[in-house]
Amino acid sequence: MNKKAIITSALPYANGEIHLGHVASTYLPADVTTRFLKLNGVEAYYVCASDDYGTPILLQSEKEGKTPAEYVSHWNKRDYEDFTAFNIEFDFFYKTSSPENIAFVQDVFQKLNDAGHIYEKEIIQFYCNNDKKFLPDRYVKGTCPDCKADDQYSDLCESCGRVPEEIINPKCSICGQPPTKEKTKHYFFKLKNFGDLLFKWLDEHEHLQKDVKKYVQNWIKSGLIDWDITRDISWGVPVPLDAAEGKVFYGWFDNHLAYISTAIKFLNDKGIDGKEFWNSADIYHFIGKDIVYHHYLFLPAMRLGINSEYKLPDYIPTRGHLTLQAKKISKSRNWYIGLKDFLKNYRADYLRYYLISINPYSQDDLNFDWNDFATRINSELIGNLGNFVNRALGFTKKTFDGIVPEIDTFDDKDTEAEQKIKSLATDVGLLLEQNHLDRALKKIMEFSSFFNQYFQHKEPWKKGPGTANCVFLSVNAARSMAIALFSFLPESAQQIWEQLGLSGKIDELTWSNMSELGIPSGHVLGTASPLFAKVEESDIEILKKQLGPSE
RNA sequence: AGCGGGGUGGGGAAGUCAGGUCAUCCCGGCGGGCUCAUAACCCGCAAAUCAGUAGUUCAAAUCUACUCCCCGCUACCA
Repeated sequence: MNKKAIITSALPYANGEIHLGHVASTYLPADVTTRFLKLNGVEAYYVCASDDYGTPILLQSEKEGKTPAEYVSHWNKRDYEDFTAFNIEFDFFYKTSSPENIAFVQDVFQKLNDAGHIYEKEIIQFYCNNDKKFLPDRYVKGTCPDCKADDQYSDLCESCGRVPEEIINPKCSICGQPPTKEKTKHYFFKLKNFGDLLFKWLDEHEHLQKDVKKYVQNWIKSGLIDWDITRDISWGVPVPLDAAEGKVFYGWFDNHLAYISTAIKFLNDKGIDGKEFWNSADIYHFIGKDIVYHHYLFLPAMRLGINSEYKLPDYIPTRGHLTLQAKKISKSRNWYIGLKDFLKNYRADYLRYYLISINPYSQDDLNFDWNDFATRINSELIGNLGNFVNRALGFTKKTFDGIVPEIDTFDDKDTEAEQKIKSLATDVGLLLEQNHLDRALKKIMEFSSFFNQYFQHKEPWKKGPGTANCVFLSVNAARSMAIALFSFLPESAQQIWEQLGLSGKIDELTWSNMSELGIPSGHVLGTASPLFAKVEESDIEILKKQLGPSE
């Protein structure tokens, strides 16, 4: 395992609140991974930033009578608060509109330009005389020439799925007026130059997901298109050329560069040589499958274009999208659940548990279902794990006055239990290293289930000769669970720790500590109380109506 | 339209890349046990020709071909 790592997750676009879909695919998996790496002694930093630029933000801020800067600063703050409430622990959360990023983006552009990867081209684009704006693809709607469906985007018909050659009856999607066509000069990035290199990079990179790789390679085979990287709007990183007055970079040119500029700023401020650290660390970019193109093509191509001055990513864990009650999440149709709203009803760990347990390491979509949520929390998290911890600690309190008893010779069952503890760090660790967070969590649940069985079979309440061993091992198992669980459910893990009467914070420990019998005979436990309250069916029914969308 | 991913007991999923050790896990149903624990937990039973057809193989949920359904992505979006 590399002893250094930089973890990033897709940048939240600063024009709306964080919802369950965002955290499920990106922020939560990245947070769990970072915590895991840190416990393993890796110098890992999790950095992120709000994505501040672009036309949608400009339009929305105008609508709300704010400057774009005020508008994005509001969302930057709010997003960070929501993440923090969910125990997503960034080492640094910054913004793409930072002076550091602007300078960095302009510098990268200069280097790409000097290396001959940029060219100018005059294009004809729709222009709205009413709004006084050039209208990029999505801002023009009309009738699809292929299937005649109305109200389709000029760059994609959602009805037949084709990319229209020329849309019929174009209309400005802001004001509805027909736009005119105007000439404008844009800058293009020669993505075509990088097809072979990208293909090879994908081929040779063992850590990249196979399913995604295949997908992207097919795209390369069918031919890459040079990429229009500028826009005629006022809100963005200015193109640093005299001839480019009034032009800014397209959001996807600048935003992923903030991974680098943000990390460097954070590291330099800490007194670490940021560039050197970046280039010697494992780089992780956690993303959702919708931005595969940007992270598997644009981003590596740009880094290759500046001679890999900053190394390419080692891992791009890509996950599917969350559906809500089996339907696509959509803010505009109000079919989504805001993170903040959710956390008003249930603590972070419930959601963390549920989202990880349904989230495989693949591009497959996953589904949030209220009843499934209730069932999993009640029967798995509470019935299995919460119950075990509570019965083990409660029993020790009741029978041994909270003092862990002296042990005798282990019988076969005891030895088996001891083995489970000893192999836990490896069993769970291997899965986490492979990014299988869901399976790793399941392993911990299996461990807990084993100990419920063990406890049952040993029947310590009958006060037979095996009682002391059973209590000793059960209490130690609870300790192991706390450490293993910490990356997933930090709050609950720490709670178990305190109930065990242990001092300090789990994040000061080492991963392998979980496989030690760390609680000696004679240790005095803390106060045991149930860790989790049940999810009530009646509440779920109410929430379904409230948070869930009304059609 | 192109590309990608799926169809596994009543419901939801894992297992498929590296074929046998596999039919597993959770919910639900039925029957028992226990009483330390949040009506929890433990043991057992019923229920699946692993979408269909053909093939490869000593051996297929797993590999190949075709067919039928479902879903997602297509360069704004986690």
